[in-house]
Amino acid sequence: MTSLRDVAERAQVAVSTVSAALNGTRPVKAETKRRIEQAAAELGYRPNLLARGLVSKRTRILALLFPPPGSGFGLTEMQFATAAAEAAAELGYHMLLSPESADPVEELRYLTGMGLVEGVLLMEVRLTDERTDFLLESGVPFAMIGRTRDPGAVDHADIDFARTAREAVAHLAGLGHRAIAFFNHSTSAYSPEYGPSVRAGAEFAAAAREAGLGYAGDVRADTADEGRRAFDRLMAEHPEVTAVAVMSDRAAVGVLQAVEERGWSVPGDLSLVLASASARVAEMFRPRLTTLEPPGAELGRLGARMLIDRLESPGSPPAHRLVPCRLVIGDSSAPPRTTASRGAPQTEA
Amino acid sequence: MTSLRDVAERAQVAVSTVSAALNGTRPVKAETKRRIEQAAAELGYRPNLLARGLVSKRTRILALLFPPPGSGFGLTEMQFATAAAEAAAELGYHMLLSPESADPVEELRYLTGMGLVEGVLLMEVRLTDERTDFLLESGVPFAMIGRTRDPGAVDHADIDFARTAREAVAHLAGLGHRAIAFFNHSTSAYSPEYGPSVRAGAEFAAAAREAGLGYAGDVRADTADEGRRAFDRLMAEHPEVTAVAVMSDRAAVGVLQAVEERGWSVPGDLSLVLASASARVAEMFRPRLTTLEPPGAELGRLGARMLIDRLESPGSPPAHRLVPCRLVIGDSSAPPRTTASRGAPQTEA
DNA sequence: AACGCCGTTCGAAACGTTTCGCACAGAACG
DNA sequence: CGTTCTGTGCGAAACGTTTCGAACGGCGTT
Repeated sequence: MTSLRDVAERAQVAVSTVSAALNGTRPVKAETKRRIEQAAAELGYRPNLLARGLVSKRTRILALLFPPPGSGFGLTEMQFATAAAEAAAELGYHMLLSPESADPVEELRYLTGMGLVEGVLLMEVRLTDERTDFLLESGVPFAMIGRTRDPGAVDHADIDFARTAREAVAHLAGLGHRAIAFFNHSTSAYSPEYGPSVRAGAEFAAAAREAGLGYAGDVRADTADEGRRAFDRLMAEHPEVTAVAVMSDRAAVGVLQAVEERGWSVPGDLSLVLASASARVAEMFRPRLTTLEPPGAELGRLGARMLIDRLESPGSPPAHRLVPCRLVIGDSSAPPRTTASRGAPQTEA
Repeated sequence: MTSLRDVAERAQVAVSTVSAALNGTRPVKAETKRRIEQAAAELGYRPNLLARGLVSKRTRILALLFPPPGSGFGLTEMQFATAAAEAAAELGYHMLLSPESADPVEELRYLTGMGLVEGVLLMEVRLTDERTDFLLESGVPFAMIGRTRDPGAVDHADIDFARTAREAVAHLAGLGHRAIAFFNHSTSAYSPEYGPSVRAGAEFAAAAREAGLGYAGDVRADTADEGRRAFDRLMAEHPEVTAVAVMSDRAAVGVLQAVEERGWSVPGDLSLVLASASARVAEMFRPRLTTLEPPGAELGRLGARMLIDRLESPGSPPAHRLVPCRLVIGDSSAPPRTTASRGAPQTEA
């Protein structure tokens, strides 16, 4: 491996001059600089990041903590990772993928204690999160994709649940629906501290209220089976509901099933909006579902940029960015029939 | 940050003794060792990876090159990444997520020239791949998820297309199908050098031949629209086909659509097997699709392990592991009707 | 009593950078 | 003509490890 010394030798200058010339940290005569650059190019010189990091304390390496797969780790979460890595690469940083062990705080202590990682990007942040406590206390720069209950001065990018819910509700209200329901994640599969679940639930309720719509919240389902049963229960208690928003794509499968079992159809007898699934997933359903596509890539990008900004200008004010989901209209949302005529043979589609 | 020197001071020994004690590289008297370990614990000492790597040339950092998203980057590919990172973590290694730029070879040159990365894990390997050429030539240890046309002595883990195709064909033949078709990826969306596409195509053809089944290959589709048209064309040319295997989940959407448009049903008039999609995706379809679920996580794990093995015992023989997809039987494959009775009202399901 | 050996510990060099005080030349100035 | 800048380059120290030859008692052997 060719080192700074080799370059210095070939260009007939001191090592420190090469460093200065290559990094532009000090003025170097044009002619000397040229000679040095040529020598470096000829030797194919690449600076050693380890040596550089050792003295400068800057490694340009970020860590992305990702939760154990299985816990709702889907396409969206993966987009965080890839987009964040890409944004980082564009800015000259590297992204370390760090699977979260049983003890995430210990994991963090280890990661940051090594001197390898300059900053941490957190995802799947819960409303109260021990990881943020640790990072705050230890002074390690970090940013979040998602946010705690009170993010304070911590940089973060998250879904704009308020706007997303209002857009979805406006879409349904605009179609003429007067009563809707929201199928949240079940508390057994997701922590009650899971931000998206809590916030979406709250915002859908608020949006429905503001729009003057009937609203059935507190429905929860994460599997097809749960979805099916939850829908039957919902119809028993709230037959006036003509449209539902569903967080879990699996639960949506169940709802569709239940609708079919009644001899009903979507969107004729029920409008269904998928909350928080990519269009790619939504179009696999028949009919193609209307969905609220989460801005996974953008959040990843934003998170990485924020973290890097924080590293490069520590004094800057904290960044908080909320991005709404994109409403992608499919074939599963339409004007409601009168609930009385439900299940009647379909009119022309 | 607490350094080796701090520990040495507190334990009243030389720095080198602390190093020896903590790493076990040299014998240290039990009592001394105890004192050192206590001092280290009290100070919360963590070795600095940069300094260690600088001298020992061992950073325990691996790079995972991942292709630009969009190019068929789905859940499976993500599983490679997370599983590889996890397997690496278990063995004390770190995984650097490195997005592939326009010039992957330059990217590699940069990555490995830095002294940061010890080995590289390649995914989305094409039949001939410039990246493997470079790595081979430059002597950087690496492993592949997937494989080139002739992997030679390079460690790799890949799908066992031969077994997978035979299992799928056996499943269909067992149900009584006599003629099948294979819907491959389109060559416009995927490089003709894309291994999975080429291998799956070849192996399905071979498996059908061995089983004495009629076979229509060379059907290609990657979107719903292409899928629909391809199916219509197939039925015009090969009405005897009663079962299809489809690589792309989007194309499957189109096939399902085309079937419905004819007034046919799945699996009554056509059996459909999804090739290379997770069960999670397959169960979103109505009916739930039979699928060949690729062993994403296992391949990621295997890839990481191979790479680490290579690093830790360079002399060992190259590892080649082929893992078949798991056949997950859904509701989309069933015995065929006689082609003559196709489209007749469904008998009891 | 002298010798060699073993178990244990030490000290210094090395890894490849960055950083910073200092030296040296020539120019500008009084 | 001496002094003070300014532009340019040098050398040494430092970052936190690992590595390795050497030192130093104590012990058994001859």
